[in-house]
Amino acid sequence: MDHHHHNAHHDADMEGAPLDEAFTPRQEEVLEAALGLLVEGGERAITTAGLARAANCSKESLYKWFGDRDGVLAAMIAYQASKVRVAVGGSGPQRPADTYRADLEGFGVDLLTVLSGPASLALNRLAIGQASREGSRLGDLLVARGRRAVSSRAKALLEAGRRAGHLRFEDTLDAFETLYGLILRDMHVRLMLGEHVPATNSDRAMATHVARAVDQFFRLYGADAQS
Amino acid sequence: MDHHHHNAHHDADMEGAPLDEAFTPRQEEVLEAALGLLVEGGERAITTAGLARAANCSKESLYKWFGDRDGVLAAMIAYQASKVRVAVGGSGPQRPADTYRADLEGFGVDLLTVLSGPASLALNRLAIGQASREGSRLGDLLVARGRRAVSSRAKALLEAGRRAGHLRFEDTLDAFETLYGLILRDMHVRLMLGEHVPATNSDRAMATHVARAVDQFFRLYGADAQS
DNA sequence: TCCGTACCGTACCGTTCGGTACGGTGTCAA
DNA sequence: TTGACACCGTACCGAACGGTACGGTACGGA
Repeated sequence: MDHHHHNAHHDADMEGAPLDEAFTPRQEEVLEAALGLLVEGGERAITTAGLARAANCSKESLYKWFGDRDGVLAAMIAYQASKVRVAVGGSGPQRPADTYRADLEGFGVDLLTVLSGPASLALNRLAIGQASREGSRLGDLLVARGRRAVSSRAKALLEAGRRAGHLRFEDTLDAFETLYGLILRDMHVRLMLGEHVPATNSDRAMATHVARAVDQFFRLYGADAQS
Repeated sequence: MDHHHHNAHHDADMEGAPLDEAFTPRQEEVLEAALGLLVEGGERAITTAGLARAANCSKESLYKWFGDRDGVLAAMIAYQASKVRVAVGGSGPQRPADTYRADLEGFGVDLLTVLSGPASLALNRLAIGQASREGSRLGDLLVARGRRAVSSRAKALLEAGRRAGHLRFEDTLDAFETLYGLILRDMHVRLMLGEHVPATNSDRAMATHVARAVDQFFRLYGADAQS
C-alpha cells in the first residue's frame, strides 16, 4: 500500500480529535456537485466519471484529492457537517419561563427542519446503506459530525433550563433523548423510507407539532411535574 | 414489454389489498438464503450469481420466480413480513391495571426486539438505500407490511386500555406515535447506522428501558394524568 | 416408453464502473 | 523563454454484474 498521503482523509486511525480537514474552494465545488448528485439520484448516482462530468473536473483530481470513491463519500459527510456547524451559543444566561420554552421550541423546529431536509436525508441514507459493509465508518462519521453537535447544543440548553429552575432531571442525556423521541417519533425513519410525513410539510405544521412535543416534555421534566 | 406474468410481484398497480402471494417451499429456501446474504453483506452482497450459488439454484429460476433482481428484493421484504406476522390477538377483553401495564411493556419489548434484530435492520437498510431511487416501492412495501401490523396491534391495545379506563386520549394514532417515540427515541436510526446501542444489548436492558418509557407514557396518557 | 415440466449448472454477452495513464492547457515564478 | 505545477478531458483496462441461452437431469403422468 503506497499511502499517497493525499489531503488526509479516511486514514486508518482517525482519533476522536475532529482534525478539521479544510477543503479548498475547488474541492468544495466538487463536493457540492456530489451532494447534488446524491440528493437526486442516491448513492448509485455518484460514479467517478459522473461526478467528474458534473463538476467539470478530472477523475485524476478526484483520486488525488479524496483517494478513492469511498474517500469522496466520507468527504461529503465531513463537508456537509462543516456547513451545518450550528452556533452553539449560550443564548444568554437566564431566560424567563416563556422565552425559555420558545428556545426549546426553536431547537425542535431547527432539528426537524435540518433532519427533513433533502441533503440530510440523502446523507443519512448513504451512511445507512454503507453501514452493513464491514469497516465503513461512514455511520460513525455522520454520528460524530452531525448528532454530537445537536446533542451538545441541546444538552447545554437543557442544563441552562435546569439551572434557571424551569426543568428538573437527573440525567441530561436521558432528558435530551426523551425530548428527541417526543419530537421526532419515527418521522426520521419514515422520511428516509421515502414516506410522506405531514408534520414536516410546512413551517406551520412543524411548529404546532413541536409545540405539542415540548408541552409533553414539560409535563415529564418540568419543574412542576410530579415525582 | 412482454410482461411474463410470473408469480405476480412488483406489478405496476398493486392496490391496498395485500394479496398474500404465498411462496413455494423452494422459493422460501431461496429467500432465506438471500436474507442471509443481506444480513452479512448488505445489498451489494445480493448478486444474482451469488444468490444462485448460495441457494443452490439457477439464475434462470430466479428470473422465472421473481422477474428480476428488484423482484427478489421485494420478495424478501414480503417474505420476512409474512414470517413476523404477529398474532394481533385481542388479549382478552378487560385487564386490571397492573397486568395491562405489563401488556404495554410486553409490546414495547417485542417492538424493540424485532427492530433491533439483524434481519429487520438489514431489510430497513435495504429499503432506505433504495428509497432515493425513483419508483422503488420498497419503502412503501416495508411500511405497509411491517409498520402497519405493529401499528394496528398497538392501537388495538391502546384502545382496549382506554375502554378499561386505564388510559385517556383523543387520537389513538397520536397516542401510539408518542409511545413509539418514548420507547424507540433515535435508537432505530442509530442501530441502522451501525452504532452500538446499550439499551438493546440484553433483555434486561431492554426491559428496564421499556419500563421507564411506559412509565412516562402513563404520566402523559394515564387516566389519572392532569389534563 | 415417451413426453412435458421444472429445475440445475455453466457459459456467454453487453454494459457499467472503479481506477490508471496520457496528452493538452493555463498559470506563475525564475 | 523556460520549466514546474495543477488541472482538465479523453481514452483505456480489468473486473463485476444483470440478464439470457443452452445442455443436462430428475420426475410424473399418459
